[in-house]
Amino acid sequence: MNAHFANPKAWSPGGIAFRSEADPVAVLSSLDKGGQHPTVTYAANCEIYAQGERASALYRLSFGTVRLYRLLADGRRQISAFCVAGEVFGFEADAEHHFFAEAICAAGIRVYRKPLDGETAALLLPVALKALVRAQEHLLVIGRQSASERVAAFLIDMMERQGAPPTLELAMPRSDIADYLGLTIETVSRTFSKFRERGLLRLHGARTVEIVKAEALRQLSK
Amino acid sequence: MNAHFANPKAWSPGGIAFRSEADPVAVLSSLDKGGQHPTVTYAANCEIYAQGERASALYRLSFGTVRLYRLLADGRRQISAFCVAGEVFGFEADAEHHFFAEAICAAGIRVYRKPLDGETAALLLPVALKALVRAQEHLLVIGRQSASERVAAFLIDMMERQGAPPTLELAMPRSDIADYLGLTIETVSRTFSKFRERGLLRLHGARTVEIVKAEALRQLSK
DNA sequence: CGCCTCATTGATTCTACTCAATTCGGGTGG
DNA sequence: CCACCCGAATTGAGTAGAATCAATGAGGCG
Repeated sequence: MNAHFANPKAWSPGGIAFRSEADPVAVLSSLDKGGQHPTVTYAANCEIYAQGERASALYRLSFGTVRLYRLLADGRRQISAFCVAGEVFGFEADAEHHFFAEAICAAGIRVYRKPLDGETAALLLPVALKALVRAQEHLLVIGRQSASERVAAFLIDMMERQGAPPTLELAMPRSDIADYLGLTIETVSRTFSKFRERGLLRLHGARTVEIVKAEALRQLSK
Repeated sequence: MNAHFANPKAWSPGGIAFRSEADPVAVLSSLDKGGQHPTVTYAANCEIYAQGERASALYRLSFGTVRLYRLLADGRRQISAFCVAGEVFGFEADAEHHFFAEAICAAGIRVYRKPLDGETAALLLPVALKALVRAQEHLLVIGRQSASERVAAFLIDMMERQGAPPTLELAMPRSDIADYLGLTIETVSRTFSKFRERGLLRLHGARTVEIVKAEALRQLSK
């Protein structure tokens, strides 16, 4: 897709940084080269891999939504990311998965079991760096923002990742939002209600959110 | 140093994952190849780079400690990581720095301004993946653990990164610990005091911590 | 020695959590 | 088509834990 990536020099014509957007499609192409790869369909709440399992594949989401999370011994859960169509996940720093991955709703996933060659590894770097920036930004949200700010940040993020439509389909239940934001489901629910009362959004069913005042939400989340 | 890295195939002899530890020394060697690179000494609290600046170098810490952080508009701060000697930082997903980097105490830093070639990029991937795992683990601490658990996790982490000595020198003030853990300095201080009263540690000056019951702290942090 | 910053401790407030009771909405079967 | 069911979501009341505000204490440096 993005020919820019075919030539490693194109990454950093003048500096150390990668000018291009992290491009999972390029990684896909690289992985696809010379072989077929299965597309697996997972039903809602199916586990894709578990913490501690041997990491032996990369995954690219064709459709659906996936949650990546970690657990404490007593069951407390932190969702570190939601993956949507087009995104690549499953890369790890060593031979083991450090997280759980589960389909939130029905999801089509292409699985790449080939060993990682140097070229693909290099293509993967921008994807990993993008994930790193995301995780670090999420740290700021969770570490330093109030419940309202967190929920606003979540809604804005989801909106932008879906191409900023006026009405937004959330694939995940409140419990996932809560575990993503470091809150409880009650606090998430109350915050949605507060936003509704303030006219910032309308709810058409619990998971269909019409964003009425995106700018106000964006301001809140900063 | 680590010849393992000289051959890209060695990364993943059988699977998709990187078997080796992320090895900044290998990255350093790769960067060093065919050129001199300046070592700069920064005084305490000096800025190394700022958010929004053009990312044009990689940095490797020879000695000292560095904080990487992000700010909200009103000044709230989240420290996403502390870097110690040997670690590489400053890689970004695009042409801009997304974070601030500051020396906490006097720090020697080797700066690599060379454009990133494919080989170095590939070597950098394990380092980036390690940073990603760290950030995601930190999300769990901040999102789902109590103040005591967070401080315990911080102490155990610092201890292990310094080679698990009985007495631990903290380079950073309470305000940095607080901004790293998503707490206030008062809460951090009270938690240290509580641990002292419980006999888990002794304080020899505010930044010198003798870990008395490491196992109890480790248990707390899980 | 004295100053200034950093750290500790105390009193109080407030946000988000916990526990509990409804209500809503999507799916199923009569 | 409607009634019912069940999990998910909402709402309410009370509480706990960390933040805030304020005062005091300790260490390092000129």
